[in-house]
Amino acid sequence: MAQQAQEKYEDSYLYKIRHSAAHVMAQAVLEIFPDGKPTIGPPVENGFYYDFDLPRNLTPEDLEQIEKRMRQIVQGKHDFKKTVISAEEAKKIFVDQPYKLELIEGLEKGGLDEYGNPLNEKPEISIYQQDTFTDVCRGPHVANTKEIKPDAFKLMSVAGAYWRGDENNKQLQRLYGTAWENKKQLEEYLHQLEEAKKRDHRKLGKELEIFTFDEEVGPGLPLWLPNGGIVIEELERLAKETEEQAGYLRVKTPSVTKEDLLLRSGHLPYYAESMYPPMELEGVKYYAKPMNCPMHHKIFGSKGRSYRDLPIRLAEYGLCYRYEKSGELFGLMRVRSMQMNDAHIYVAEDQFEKEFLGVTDLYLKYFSLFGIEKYVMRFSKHGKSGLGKKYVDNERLWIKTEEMVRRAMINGNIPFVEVEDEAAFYGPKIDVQIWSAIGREFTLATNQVDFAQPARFDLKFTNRDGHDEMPLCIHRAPLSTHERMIGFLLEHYAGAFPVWLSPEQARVISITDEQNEYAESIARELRANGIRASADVSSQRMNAKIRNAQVMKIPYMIVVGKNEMEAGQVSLRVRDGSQQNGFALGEFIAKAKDRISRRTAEL
RNA sequence: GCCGACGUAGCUCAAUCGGCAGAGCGCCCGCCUUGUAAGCGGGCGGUUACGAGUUCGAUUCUCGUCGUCGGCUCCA
Repeated sequence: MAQQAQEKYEDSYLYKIRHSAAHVMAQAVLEIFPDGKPTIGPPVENGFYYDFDLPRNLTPEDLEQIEKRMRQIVQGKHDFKKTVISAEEAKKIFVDQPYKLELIEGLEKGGLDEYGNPLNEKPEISIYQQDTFTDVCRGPHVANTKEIKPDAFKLMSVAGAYWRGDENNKQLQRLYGTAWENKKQLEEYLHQLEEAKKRDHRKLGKELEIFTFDEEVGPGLPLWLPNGGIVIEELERLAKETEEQAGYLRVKTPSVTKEDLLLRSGHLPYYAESMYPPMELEGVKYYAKPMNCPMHHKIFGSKGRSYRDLPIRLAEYGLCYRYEKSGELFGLMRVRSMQMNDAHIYVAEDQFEKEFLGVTDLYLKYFSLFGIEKYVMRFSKHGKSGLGKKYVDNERLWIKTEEMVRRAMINGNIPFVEVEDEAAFYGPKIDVQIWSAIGREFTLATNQVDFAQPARFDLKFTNRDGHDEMPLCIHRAPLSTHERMIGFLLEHYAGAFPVWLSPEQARVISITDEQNEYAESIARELRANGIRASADVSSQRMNAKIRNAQVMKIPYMIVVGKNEMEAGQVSLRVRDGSQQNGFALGEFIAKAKDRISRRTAEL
């Protein structure tokens, strides 16, 4: 999570500790499995891992034993010794270590790093030794194992991981650990993990009755409960208002489509494996639609278009279905049915930059609305080796459109990072990476250029000279999908939504039965004013009613007892625990309506 | 899909060595009439995910299926 600012992680002391802890772990593992083959073991965020090829699978008991042995090793106070050697010498040392030999060859010949990625220059080969363990490694390490405190590291989990990240390669066993400078830091980190669990959207979604999954319905197919339905409605209202002002037009398209459409769009050959299999009707194959774009292209093409009509912005909260592999599903973040905040913008080439930046503006507006402060714009480009496979085979247009995106981002003064080989098959894109409050990173908004589909669909408009011209298409989804967005918002707000998004905005609480009718009448008046409210007239004590409302994170509690009823007033308790007595109802209504209409996080 | 762990009431969890499946919350009924985070009593609620196997006997051991979780891979 939080690394010290400024200093690069690779240069930090913590990095050395973790890197060294990985070597100590490898020593411990190889003592238990002398025939095991070590591969690589780098530091990662918050810790380190080491991948092994072992004769059997590790058990939780093994982890305990390994951790115990690691404590003994570090307390042996062994120096880390670095030696620079030639490739020949290295190969002799690691003669019976196939993975190490492959690494050495990579370093020697191609200049490949430990992940198999190309390096700029041919690196020197060095080995590090501590106690009985020797590893090919560029370092750096701490000077002595005593710097790894026996009470400041912990083995976390074991998982499968493919050699060099390629699922066609052998699956190795990856052992994850966390390591810190001292015991206090470790405890803080473990505490942070506990806190993070409380904000997990899966837990909050259940507690706040936002969504549920049912085995019988199917994995990755969320059922939105009434409270979730409200959040969805509010997000759609936000999108609709925003898009109306930005000149978008709303369309609606069906959930299934003939095979022909997806063949034409080019999706089928690329993504057949991650789509629901087809259903056959009257000899024709139909698919659940995995995205909306082909249908929007059809709408664009449904009549003649003039340059005067452009840009044309077609928006739809379309429900799409994708067959995500079972192991990839994750709460609401990765699902098989999703409602996308989708739109396709058709532009002439000279309109591209303005429209592209217009979309980026939209993100930034939304980010500020949701208080998202940390984000990174990732400019994803094609990879040359994927042309004709992962990517449409037209290098000239790739280079051209990538330059257009780069120029737009620079002219728009928007910071971004360039990433090779992560584009969509039809063009370069900007993905926005953000971090939830529990430090989970994922991609929300996306903004993609498409030069391929307009050609495949033969899209055209009549230009100023009376000739046909092909538009470019911008795919965009600033609010991502309802699923991912709401999952994110749950974590981000820890379930305490701003008033406008709260499923229940106010709960009226009567102190005794005498006030039940008064409470009901207040709730009715609130609802008449567009505030989502209910009255709790159950037989519970006031304290219990308040607790229930707090647990559901309802922003406003209107408490009414004898005094309030006689004075025709209310007592306001806010979710943050503050309270104000002798409130006129009209005053509260004005306050709530103000918060709602401004969509502010303020209570 | 792959590796590993897990699956007990609506929810959160317990159940010794293989020996009658339990608690709190929620829900229903009753009592209490209450002043800013849980008032009291009673009741209902279970094919221990599903299916086989071992056993006199399986929540417990074995196998398979389904689902969830931690990762890997993937994400138009």
